[in-house]
Amino acid sequence: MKVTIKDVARDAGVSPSTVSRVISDSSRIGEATKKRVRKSIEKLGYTPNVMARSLVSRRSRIIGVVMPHEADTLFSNPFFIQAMKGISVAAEKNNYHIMYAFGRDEEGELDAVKNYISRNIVDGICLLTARKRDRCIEYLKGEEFPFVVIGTPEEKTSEDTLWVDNDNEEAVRNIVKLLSEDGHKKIGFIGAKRNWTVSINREKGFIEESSLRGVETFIEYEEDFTRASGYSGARKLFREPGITSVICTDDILAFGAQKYLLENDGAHVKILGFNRIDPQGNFGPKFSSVDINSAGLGEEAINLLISKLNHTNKSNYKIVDTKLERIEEEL
Amino acid sequence: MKVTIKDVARDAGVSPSTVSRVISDSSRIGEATKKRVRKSIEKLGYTPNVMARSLVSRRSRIIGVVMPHEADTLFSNPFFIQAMKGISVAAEKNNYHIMYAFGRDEEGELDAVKNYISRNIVDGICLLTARKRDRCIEYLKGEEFPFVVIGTPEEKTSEDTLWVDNDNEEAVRNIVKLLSEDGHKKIGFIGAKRNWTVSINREKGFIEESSLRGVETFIEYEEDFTRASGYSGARKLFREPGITSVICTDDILAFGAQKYLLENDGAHVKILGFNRIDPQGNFGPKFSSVDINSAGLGEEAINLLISKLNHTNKSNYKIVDTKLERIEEEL
DNA sequence: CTGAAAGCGCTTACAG
DNA sequence: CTGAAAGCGCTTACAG
Repeated sequence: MKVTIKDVARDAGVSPSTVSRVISDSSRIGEATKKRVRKSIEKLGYTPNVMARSLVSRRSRIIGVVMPHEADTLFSNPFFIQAMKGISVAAEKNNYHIMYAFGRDEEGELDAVKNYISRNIVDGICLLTARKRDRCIEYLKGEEFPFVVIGTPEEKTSEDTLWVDNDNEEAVRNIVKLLSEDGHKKIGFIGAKRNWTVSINREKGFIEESSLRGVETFIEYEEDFTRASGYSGARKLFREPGITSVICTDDILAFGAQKYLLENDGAHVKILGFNRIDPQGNFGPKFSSVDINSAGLGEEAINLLISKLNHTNKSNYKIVDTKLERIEEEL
Repeated sequence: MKVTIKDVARDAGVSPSTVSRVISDSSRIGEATKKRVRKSIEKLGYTPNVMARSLVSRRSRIIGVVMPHEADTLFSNPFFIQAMKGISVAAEKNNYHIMYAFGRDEEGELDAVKNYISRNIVDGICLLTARKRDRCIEYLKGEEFPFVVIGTPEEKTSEDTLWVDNDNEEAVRNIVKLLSEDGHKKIGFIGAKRNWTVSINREKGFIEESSLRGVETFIEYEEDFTRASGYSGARKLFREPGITSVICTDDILAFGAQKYLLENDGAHVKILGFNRIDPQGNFGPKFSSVDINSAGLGEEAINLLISKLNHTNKSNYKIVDTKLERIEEEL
């Protein structure tokens, strides 16, 4: 039989109320009593029943994470799994648990959100991506349910929406700066999903820093983050002669662009990617890539959400640093 | 304010007990009453509080999934994410929720298991991998806590351990059969983690089917599932001349082997991999690979566990079919 | 500093 | 066929 708070109380010769207060380390309990109770807890191997605790405290200490349905195909991209790891670490530190839901489409994601909320299962929700006119975000706002988004939400203005993201503008500015100092005068840019906020911010950094430094810019957008997109983007981009480097908003695009370049006398062109994807079976030379610190994004998202739940949050957003990783050739 | 069972009872003019019985569709409630109560539920938008329900039923309807700590590095491999998807699907169908824990090492995994159990948080646990002398498995067995393993556990003999896996022996037999019929007389095999049951079973199928068909076998084992291992395994393997095909126990190894072959006049050698990894940045030609149906493994694991929890399980294991995918060259 | 009592929102024998 | 009552294992005003 499971040991309950009553068993501990009996063993320590106190009331269940006192045991409860010792557990929450209430200042109103005498040190001697605390010590005695703790000994009983230890001895009996007591651990509180979270269900009972949740029922009365109305806090489950569970956070629901909704995986975007595109995740399925995006899983060549290690972002999600690393974000999950970060989420898990932060949750554990704060003594929270994590629940994941995979929607099969946007409707399914919304259903997961509704389900979480209506059944009182989670204290807060974490979304792994911010879409334009995101239905989950809109629903959560309407319900005034605590949530956090990884990525910059459309209406950054609303102070009540929690979010974490990289400073994507700054990250690209930094790359342009390095390239420019390195003598590059004509730089290309290949992106996908032009209407995602992340794309918009990266392009902005690209254009502004380039103009500041007198660098000529050439931009191509494709539909999806695939190798094929990178390849065809590069084909279009390099009709323009003299481009000596290309920034791709994802390593997957960069793989495709690299293939095009290797096939078309472009081996000298410097490639820069985003998201540091281990190229596994990639037979081409490696290229530098911006590490967006996916785990950090997940971790900070949860920290932000929990501080909101505790009403101790100072800010409604958090910027996670990126790091340009320059990679040398290796097997 | 959240609507509770009392509100519904009042609205429908019955007692809370009756509402509860309607929800569980007890046969002892009159149809007319049921209809009335259901209307009230609908009208008030009532959803039961899972915490309260769990407290009394002593079932949380939550399953804890422990991610192996190696997952971090193995995440170039889509197995885990797809298994998670399958797990999620099966859970949802059965009205269960899933909780994930990431241990930082084997100790951390064990802590997660202990934590899940002692706090009465989950009804059962799913492990995503079976190690030799697996501490989590041993602990769970000792506690007699319901759990399921994806992968064949060391002691298959114990009828009380639930597991799901592919028929790895059969999968390799099938490949050898096809190769042999195709005229291959000398076949290589590159594996990693020789002491994993999955390796042992694949090698067994390889050796036995080859001997049956008079095929000469050449085997190399490396430490880890990396490209570098595949590359060096191939280098050793192909000291032997005349090998016309090579079976790699993972696509990652196959990528490395392929690189070696392309660099050493081995483009004609037929490569077969496992786990169908999208080669993303892979610039070499594609090769055939065995789809182990990771999502199916996850789904069946959860089904098995849930039927165990309901005491309706017939068997303690389930074999999930594999499928050899032959891939044509494409971008 | 500590305890008795009420209550969180359900379910389930027990009665009728 | 339905209801009143007890109880799941906690927490937290309220009293002292």
